[in-house]
Amino acid sequence: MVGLPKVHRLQHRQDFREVFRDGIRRTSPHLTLRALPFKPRIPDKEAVKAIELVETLPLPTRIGISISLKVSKRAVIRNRIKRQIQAAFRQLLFQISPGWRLVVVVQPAATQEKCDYHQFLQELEQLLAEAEVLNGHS
RNA sequence: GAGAGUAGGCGCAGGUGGUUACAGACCAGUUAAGGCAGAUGGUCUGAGGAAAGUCCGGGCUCCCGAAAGACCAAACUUGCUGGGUAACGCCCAGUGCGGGUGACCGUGAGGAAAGUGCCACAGAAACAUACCGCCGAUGCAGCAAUUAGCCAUAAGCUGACUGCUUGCAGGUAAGGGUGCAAAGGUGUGGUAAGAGCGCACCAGCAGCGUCGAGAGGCGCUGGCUCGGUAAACCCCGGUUGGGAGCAAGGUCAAAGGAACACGGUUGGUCUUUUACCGAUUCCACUGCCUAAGAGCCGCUAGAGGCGUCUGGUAACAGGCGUCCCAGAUAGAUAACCGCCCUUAAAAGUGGUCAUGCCACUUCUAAGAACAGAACCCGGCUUAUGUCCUGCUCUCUCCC
RNA sequence: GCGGGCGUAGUUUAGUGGUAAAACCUUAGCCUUCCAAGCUAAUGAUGCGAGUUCGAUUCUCGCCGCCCGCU
Repeated sequence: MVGLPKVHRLQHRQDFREVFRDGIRRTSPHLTLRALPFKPRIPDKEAVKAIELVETLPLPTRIGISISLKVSKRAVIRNRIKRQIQAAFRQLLFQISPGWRLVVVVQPAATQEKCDYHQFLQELEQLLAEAEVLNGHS
């Protein structure tokens, strides 16, 4: 079980807000996926330079995980679920088209049944396929 | 030996090596005028006993302008004694009371003869009284017997004495019943009946003596007695500048300086000041937006850890030596493997009177639980796996 | 991080030291040809644990759960 490097994580509140506002939505029994493709938000002057940047070195996929207190009041459990999802993403990372911003919302049911690493991996794969985020490499 | 229980632990929260992964610090080299950031490689480090609940106490920072003194007011409730501590509502040692066969445990432990309130139902009565009952000594009335006087006798009248308990005035609080609680308790004398009315013991109160640092302990004497509730109001004692909290606060960001008189500034009043604020005048300056960007600082060396010695019953204090040990910000610790260690179970060998116990060997299993730092400390409370030690009670066996 | 409020029958509310109340719901009976309505009766609760008190839903303390606010 391994974590995600910092480049591939959503780090700012602004990003989360935009994904929740404009992103497409797909759901599965235990997870909800919100996805938003890359869109330059830097105004006029910087825009040209930014587009050049994208062309030269493509933006990495950024992934955020949202898990509320209602899922479980115990921090240990929330952290474990987060790590499991991170590990699943790490396995799927090379299949995802670059430039997407993804947010996974964990449903309260995720604490209940036999929700382990493989369950999350399977659900994520299905969600990403539905959202057409995957490229043809697999 | 078994079972049950009780108290404590400055006991542990596996160790170590390796492969991947994440976070931080430092170093190297790369891009580069230089700096920051990023990527690459290397070294080191990386959660807890409760990190939790947020129930208390502090440090730190800002705001209420600051400081000192007197009186009053207000707020708070921590309230047996002595000690410890930076401080505490915490800790240690002791006292009283209560519980337990015991080891031990609990204790929100000032005042009820300053005052007010409440004490349902029941009961006569809940703080002052008298329902049933007992007595009826004393006084009055009634009835009966005896006797004395008046009278010739009887009857009658008057008086004395005794009895009745019939009644009233009255005495009493022993007994009954009610209740959580009924006017100190038990015994005995005493009395008309009773009563601390007298006496003995016990309990309580006051005074004296004595022991103790003190709470209090012990002893003697005295008078004879006073319900409970203050986690009801309250009184007394004690304490106190208040508020906000690291999302404090600073900084990235220009927002300044001078003058003198007036007015004002602690909850209130009074006093003082070199303090501060307002407004006024003069000079100078000022385009707008974004600070939730978790930018950078605060931000991790501290009432610090470990070892040892000294003092103290202990909490704890002091000396010396040694070590540096998380600093994230959508928020870092995980997965797998080898060896060692610990515990448990099974098998074998040896010791022993022993199917038990101890030691060794082999193999297997487990290392679980509660749970994740968010400015930092000291406590309390709650959650939780395992190990060790002291003590107590009961049963059984041996001497 | 800081602060506030509430837990009472299955549900919504009373009760603030002395047998825990009401409405709706549920069940049974009566009524009706049947149902509804109506009438009668029954079942059923103080979140948990200590303490104060003769006695606690009420007072005190500690937990647990739920809801809300501020930054």
